Amino acid sequence: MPETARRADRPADRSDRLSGTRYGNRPTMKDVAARAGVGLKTVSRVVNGEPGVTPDTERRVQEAIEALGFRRNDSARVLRKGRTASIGLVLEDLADPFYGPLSRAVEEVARAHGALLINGSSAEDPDREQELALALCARRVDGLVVIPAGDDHRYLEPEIKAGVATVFVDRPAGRIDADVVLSDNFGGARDGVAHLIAHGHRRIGFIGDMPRIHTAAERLRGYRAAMEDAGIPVEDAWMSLGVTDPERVRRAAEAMLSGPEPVTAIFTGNNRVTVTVIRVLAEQERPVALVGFDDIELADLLRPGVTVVAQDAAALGRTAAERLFRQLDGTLITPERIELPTRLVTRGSGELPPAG
Amino acid sequence: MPETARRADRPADRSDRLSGTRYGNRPTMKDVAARAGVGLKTVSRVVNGEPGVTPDTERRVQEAIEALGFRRNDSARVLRKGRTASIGLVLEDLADPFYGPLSRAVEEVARAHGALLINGSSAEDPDREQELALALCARRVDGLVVIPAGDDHRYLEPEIKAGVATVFVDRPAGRIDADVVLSDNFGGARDGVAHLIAHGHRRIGFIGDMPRIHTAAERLRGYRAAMEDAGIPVEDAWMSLGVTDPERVRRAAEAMLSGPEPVTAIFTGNNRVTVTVIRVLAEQERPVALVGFDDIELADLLRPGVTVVAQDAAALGRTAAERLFRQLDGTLITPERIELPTRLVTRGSGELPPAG
DNA sequence: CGTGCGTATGACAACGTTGTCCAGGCTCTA
DNA sequence: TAGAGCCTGGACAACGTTGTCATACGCACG
Repeated sequence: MPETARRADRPADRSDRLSGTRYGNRPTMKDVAARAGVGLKTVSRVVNGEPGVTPDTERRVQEAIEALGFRRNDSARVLRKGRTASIGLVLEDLADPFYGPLSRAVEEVARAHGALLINGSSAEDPDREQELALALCARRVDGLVVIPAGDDHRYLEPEIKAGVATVFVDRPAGRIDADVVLSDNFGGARDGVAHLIAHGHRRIGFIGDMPRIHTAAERLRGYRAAMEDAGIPVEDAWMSLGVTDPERVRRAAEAMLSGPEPVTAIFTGNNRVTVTVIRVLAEQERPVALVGFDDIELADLLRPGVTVVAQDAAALGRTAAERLFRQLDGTLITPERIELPTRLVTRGSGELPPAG
Repeated sequence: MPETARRADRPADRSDRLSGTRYGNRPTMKDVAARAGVGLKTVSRVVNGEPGVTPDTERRVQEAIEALGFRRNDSARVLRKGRTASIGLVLEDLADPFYGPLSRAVEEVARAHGALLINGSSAEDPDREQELALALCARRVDGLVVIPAGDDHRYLEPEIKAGVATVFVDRPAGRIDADVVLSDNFGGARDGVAHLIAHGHRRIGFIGDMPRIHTAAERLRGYRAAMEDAGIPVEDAWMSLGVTDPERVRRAAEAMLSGPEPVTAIFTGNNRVTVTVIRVLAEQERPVALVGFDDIELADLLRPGVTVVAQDAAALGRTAAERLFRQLDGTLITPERIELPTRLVTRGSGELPPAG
């Protein structure tokens, strides 16, 4: 028999299969076993480095593996073993620079635990977040790191009960009890605004996202707290909420800066808003102070440098991932809420005195 | 009650599930079938929306699914069907802002095709790239988008032969024939340098990565070509290759800018280098022109604005992913090399006249 | 020489899903 | 009313791997 039959079984119905959707007929352990003249289980032992195989047998098996280009099918393995050694990451937008380091940190930890990372973006859409998270669960990821877009995560209850480790990052989970890793949004914003007040500002604007987003609400709360601590009543005209697209941020900023009593400083609620406001301020004649939440690249090179309340995105990701694996170890049981501190980075824009 | 079979055919173990935190013991179609009082295959039909199920039966099945919190096990499905509806992305560094949009674009296309994206970073390490790519193949991803770190990809030959669709992005594959999507690194760099020459510069520095990296080599080639076209002999002191960490880039730039005949302009080979050089130039007394490869955020807000040769990262990712799925469709057969054009974005720094 | 023991190997049954195929029960027509 | 067709629904065998258990062998010992 010169023809080394790929699969001795029934070659006929394999090639006749109408749905040509199979992987291009890959060799299996059975094929390797046949070629090496050993049993199926022996191949499995060699592939997994289990003991109890003669060096000579092992060599024959290795040769067969090499010759056939065999690669273990992890789907079958997962089915049999129950664990996938992969974790899922549901994030909001891969292109947002804030999530790059976070995502990378999660991957780093996953890798250290021998796990792969499967991820996808929710694009800030709660339905899509759910769809994605459940798809990952259907893949039987061992755990899930979620940056929530929605505010109701009860849909994950059966999964968590079934043993899927789950950690929420950046924003808390909605209506379920779960591990959460956050930045100290409230404290960070309060400190940032207090910094402006300390430099003599009283009329301070706030531009941020919709308060239904937890981080946005917390930062707004921090703003209010700082103002109240200083005994400054906040006027409605100083606040713009739920505005993130550049054009509307621009209009909001310009509105605050015009009129008889314009603000002398602005606190921005996230990196995208900050960038737009920088553009607006660059066009203003008199200097306006600025403190932004989230660090932005090159902030130190602008004139003036941009003072920010910086989050440690990598630490968020790392902490979350580590908690995830501790859940999987069984080391962790009680859900906790962890808040990581923020850091005020002064670069000039936040230290400008009030003008006008 | 003695511990008998883990999963009795009775729906009795439902209560067990509710009370105890049984690990990884999820309900299966069999459980759903038992609870709904129907056959296994009927559940499968309902779950997959196949026709041939009475509305009444369907309702019963749905109720059982709901009650048990059943979620189809895609590992088993994959094993049976042969396709995983997932693709792998091997990139270099998730935290590099250049890869954010690229990665996002790939995910977008994957999503449009109903596929999940599994990814990981090679951290510029060829061994890690291989390890990662093969791990993804073991997961039986349908296809692979690879941003190469190494320059020998023969290890993927068995996989490609077995039907794993493969596309390389940003850098070409090494020693195998495969689809490649690149930016026009040569042309872009040549145009960028020519732009500086057109503004009167003759002593132009080049700071880039190691020439063993394809993109770096091409950009260097573009630099040389532009100089040669203008009849300017390049001096060794003008070139710094293989330098990317900030400290050494800084020293390289400072070296070029000192001495009796300093360069009057610098062309930088990638975004990380550009950022560092901007910092150095900000400290210089006389203005030095700068054109950088890769766009950087806020480049327009600096004084002067930074002129760059911009790549369309999203287009790279999109094109690659689309080719991947066309390979999977069977629409594509012959490997091709696609080069996407770059775009010179003038913002000021590249239009400075020579000083000194 | 029989017994016991340890070691290498293989047979076989899961894992949870889907494709195939067949069995009833129904409707429709001649 | 019988036969032909349709619609439902279910039994069963894969898919490729790993855990369990049995076998065959070599060897030392009584």
